[in-house]
Amino acid sequence: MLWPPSKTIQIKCSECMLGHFCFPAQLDSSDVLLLDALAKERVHLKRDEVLYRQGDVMNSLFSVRFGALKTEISIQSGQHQVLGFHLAGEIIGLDGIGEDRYQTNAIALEDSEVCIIPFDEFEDLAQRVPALQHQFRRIVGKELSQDKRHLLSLGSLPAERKLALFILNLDQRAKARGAVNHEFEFKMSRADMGSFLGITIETVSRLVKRFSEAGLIQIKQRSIKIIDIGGLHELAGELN
Amino acid sequence: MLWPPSKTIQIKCSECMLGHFCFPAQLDSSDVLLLDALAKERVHLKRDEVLYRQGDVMNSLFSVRFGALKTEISIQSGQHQVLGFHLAGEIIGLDGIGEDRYQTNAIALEDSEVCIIPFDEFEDLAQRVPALQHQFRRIVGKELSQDKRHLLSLGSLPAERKLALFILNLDQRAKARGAVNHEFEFKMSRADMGSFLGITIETVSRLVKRFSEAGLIQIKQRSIKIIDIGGLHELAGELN
DNA sequence: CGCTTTATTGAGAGATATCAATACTTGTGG
DNA sequence: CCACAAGTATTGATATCTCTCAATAAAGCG
Repeated sequence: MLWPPSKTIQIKCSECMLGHFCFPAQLDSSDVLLLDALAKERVHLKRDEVLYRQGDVMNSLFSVRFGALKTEISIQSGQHQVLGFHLAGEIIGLDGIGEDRYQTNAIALEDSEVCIIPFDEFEDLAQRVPALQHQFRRIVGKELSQDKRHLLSLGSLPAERKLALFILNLDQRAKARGAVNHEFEFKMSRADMGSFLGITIETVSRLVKRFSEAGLIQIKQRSIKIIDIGGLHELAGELN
Repeated sequence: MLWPPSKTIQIKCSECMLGHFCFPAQLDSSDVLLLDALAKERVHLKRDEVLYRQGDVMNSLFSVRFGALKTEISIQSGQHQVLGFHLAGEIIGLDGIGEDRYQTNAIALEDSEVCIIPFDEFEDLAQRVPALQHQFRRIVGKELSQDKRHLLSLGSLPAERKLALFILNLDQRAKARGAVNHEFEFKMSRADMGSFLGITIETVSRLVKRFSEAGLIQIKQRSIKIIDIGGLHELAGELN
């Protein structure tokens, strides 16, 4: 199956602004040059376009160059669960490394571009370059940790705390990407937020309103500005 | 810090009955011999003894030789969430590979023994033995997939379905370990089950009773026999 | 601009939690 | 080996959070 959108070939890892977040992080520049040979291709996705589907044979990892994606898992009976949101510099496709097939759908939340890292080539290289292997392990481990914290959130916390933690997490990631004054945009719909948090969109809406009325945040559609970050942390009960 | 319990040195991976489940699975026997040199030590744990704690520096992986453990994560505010139950042949400690510290507590549910795999030595070996690297990837990937399915369960399913899926999952693993007639023992308390499933022990109790009255299972304390496995699958809405 | 999608708001219902009491196990020490 | 204590599980009554259903409002898109 060909990619729905066209591939482009351009910027090298060694010249990419995202090095700090992405695979190159913590690698020697000599090692990053090796990556250049791998991540040659990129895909552009429009909103709602699918990068890969649950069940597809896993042959690549991807790193988000710009934009935002979500991953979600679903079962026959129709249920589906949003598992994560993925911003510039983040690696996706790791859910395929156990079974050789992706376990999730990855879908663009807005116009996005991702770098394609052919996995068998990557493996070969990693086998020869310990630093790369190590970096891969860190990235996988990060995802594992994240999922485990997410499990705590879904299993043990009331909706209010889940939402507070979610906002704080996005804030942190937005800040790392240059956002200031705790102001950023939600790239996902209320439905996606709700699914991610294990609550309904109505509950999301009501909680957002409550936070807003409590003076914790200011909301206008999908724009948010955190007013009282201490208050939010308190509400969240700390986790991060 | 020394291990609370004493270490023992004995059986080699190449001679272990568990090879089929454990690390050796799918490895050439020559490669398994290499593992022998690594997994030399074992720890015996009594019920409630802690194998490692959240925050401890991660320097080993472990494989369960016999017995059963749980892993759980907790936060300041007291909440804690059981993340998994681990039976013979299963690898634990992977949650530490991202941050170099374990992200969870691992606690014995009954008298258990685990093999210690020093992680730096393991890494060295894996760097030289691609098959081992590959196997490690599979194992990590499996855990990632599992966690993602667990997230769906916690986020999107009603208690009844969560419990049905849980029972079916345990049944499958018990069967793989030699159980017959869909009869096996819960190694964990109702509290642990509840935490794992994101419901209270009272709800667990009531659902178990309901399943029992519906003729799906027979329960006596922590022993269970599945009577109508089709019915359970139906209730679960399929996922596995 | 109108139409479709997305988000908000309200009223009511329901699943699960909480609180409380009882019953059952398990382990320990006499 | 029994008896008691401590931990664990069951059961019931009630409360509550969150969902569901329904209507409205706002935004994004062609």
